[in-house]
Amino acid sequence: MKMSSKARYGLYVSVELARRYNNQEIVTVSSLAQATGVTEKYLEQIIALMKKAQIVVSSRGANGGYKLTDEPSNISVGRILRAVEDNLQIVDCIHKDCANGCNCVSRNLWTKLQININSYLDTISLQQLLEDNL
Amino acid sequence: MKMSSKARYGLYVSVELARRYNNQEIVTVSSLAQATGVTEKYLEQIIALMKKAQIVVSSRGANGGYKLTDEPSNISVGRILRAVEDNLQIVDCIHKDCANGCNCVSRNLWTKLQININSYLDTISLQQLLEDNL
DNA sequence: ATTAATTCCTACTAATTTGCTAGGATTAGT
DNA sequence: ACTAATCCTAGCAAATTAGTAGGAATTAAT
Repeated sequence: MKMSSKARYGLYVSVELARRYNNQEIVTVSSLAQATGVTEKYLEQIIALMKKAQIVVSSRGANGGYKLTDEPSNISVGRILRAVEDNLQIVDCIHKDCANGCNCVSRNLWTKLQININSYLDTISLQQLLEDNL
Repeated sequence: MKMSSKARYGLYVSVELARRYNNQEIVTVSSLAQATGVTEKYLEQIIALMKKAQIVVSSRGANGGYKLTDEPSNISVGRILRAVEDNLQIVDCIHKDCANGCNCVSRNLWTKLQININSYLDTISLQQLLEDNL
């Protein structure tokens, strides 16, 4: 039960964008790659997931790049992680059918644990993460 | 961030042992395999982890098998999962050195999330899981 | 003693997932 | 036109997971 590198890098990227959020600065993938030490090509894929979840907005072409769609204090860490980490689900059977017909004793446990994790992550904003004020 | 099959099967096994805990019944792997639908050979490996964590005790030879070391109400789900799921750690860098010298902004987040997950799982006993009383 | 039933140990393998590389199409500013 | 950027998607290598397999060790029953 590990967080993927996408989750880790997604947070790096978000923090970096949060730092530069003032004055509508538009940030390129290449500068994010420099700041985080991850390759551009890989970051492109990660930030694409964030765009799909409307956490960032992009502008294409020369002078293009990305910026957050909202203030760092209005974006939760849970939202970011769910965007890049395939919904952050600890077991598939919460939303899909499982071999046991979805009524095994564990199901309820997984569901509650999932709720627990999500609610915790939703209470923490990107701003708080940036200030390390958790 | 998924639970492994070992985590899922480990809980099945535990619930089955909890059901048969009354009167010191000793349960064989083969009957656990029948009850859970998992192969004997794979369950052997999983239950070995539980033995190592002193959740079950074994008796060898003919008429041998396994039983819980304590009442189901005294064994937490967290303890079981940590035994079979390699400490249930969401990121390595909480306990190991990471490339960023262990002081990245996310580190504190992971630590707190980890504590959150463990404390939740530790509040739930095998007895509660069995009764689906979470 | 022999046999049968069981745990215990450990090596191997197949399938899946993850992490990343790569190439090029598309878009927009100068 | 040229350049700097996002966008799209295919592929691949490494790691991990999930499971198979064989047989040694142990013990109860006959």
